[in-house]
Amino acid sequence: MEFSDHLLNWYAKNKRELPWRSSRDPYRIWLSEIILQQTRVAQGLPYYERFVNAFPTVHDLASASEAEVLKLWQGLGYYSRARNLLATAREVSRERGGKFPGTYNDLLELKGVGPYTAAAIASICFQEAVPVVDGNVFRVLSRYFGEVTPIDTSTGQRKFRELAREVMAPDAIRDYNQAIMEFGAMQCTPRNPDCDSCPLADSCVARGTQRVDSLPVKAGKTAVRKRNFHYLVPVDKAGNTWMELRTTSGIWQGLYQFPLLESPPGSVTRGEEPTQKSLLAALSTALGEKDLMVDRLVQFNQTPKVHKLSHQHLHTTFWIIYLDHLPAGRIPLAKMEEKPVPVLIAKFIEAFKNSYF
DNA sequence: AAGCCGGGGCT
DNA sequence: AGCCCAGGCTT
Repeated sequence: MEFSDHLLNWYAKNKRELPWRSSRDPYRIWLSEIILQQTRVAQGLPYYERFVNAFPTVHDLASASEAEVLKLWQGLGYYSRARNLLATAREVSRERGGKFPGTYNDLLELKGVGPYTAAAIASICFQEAVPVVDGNVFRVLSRYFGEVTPIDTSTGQRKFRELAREVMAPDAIRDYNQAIMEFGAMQCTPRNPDCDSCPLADSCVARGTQRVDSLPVKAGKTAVRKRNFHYLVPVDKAGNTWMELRTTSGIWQGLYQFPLLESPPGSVTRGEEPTQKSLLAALSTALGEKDLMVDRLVQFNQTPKVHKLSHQHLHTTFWIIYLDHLPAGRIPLAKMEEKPVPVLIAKFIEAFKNSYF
């Protein structure tokens, strides 16, 4: 038996029942694939159910607002996925009569659909013989074939895509692609893979050469940037606050936040808190009002709250600024929760509610 | 080619 | 503390 046969047999016995597995509807497969990009099945599952319920068809999704989609997406991260999701739903609904492209090459034209996602949709929905290459596939192939080329280089990408094509099962591509991913997620895991019960153990190069724990090889290392955030939370005497939309490209684009003052790197470790004056000046600028008539300023958390992302550690302080009144654009405190916000802000709002009310 | 983009779970 | 996750886009 060859490589792909073992995987298909393993899959038949061990596959999980997942909601999108019972469908070949390109809308549902596309939706699940976008949600699962860089996301574990366990984390994405409730979001998939939420989106399918809220938007049963691509036309339903296409008619939603961006804030609505982002609110439903809140907490899942990589928010450009949600913005591209909406853009593609509108493209498919309005320009393509609700019909998704039917081939790998045409699927690539859609926003947010790259080589992996195009291959997944083309193979699962249309039985096109193209191999998926995701994190699981890199790991399974590098271990089984002992391929040591780093996966995060262009030559590595080419090499693994070529290898993936050579060993795929073109006549059972729909199951094969899901099989190799499921196998990587359940059996050939990044840490502590279950080699003892592995049907491929006898012929696995990494297993035979004691290299399981060192494959796949990655060249790059991610440097974590440290930043100091000071959120300015105004509260007026009528119980209003103020939130603004992040329109700049970069982190959390399209989400809402309180006015933000970022202090220079290292300033906090040197004991340099922003002065009260600079905090109020920043708020004044954000609100577009010169005289704020501030009553008092309260530091909500005494030690910075560290919010850890893959590539940034955000040392965050929230300041509650009580003032007489807020200009037009203010919102009632109770409406804070209707806005799509980063998890960091959502956690603050929850804590603030419990202390304020 | 390299950097950026989230949040959570596991070790 | 570090790694990884059913990757893709921007620079």
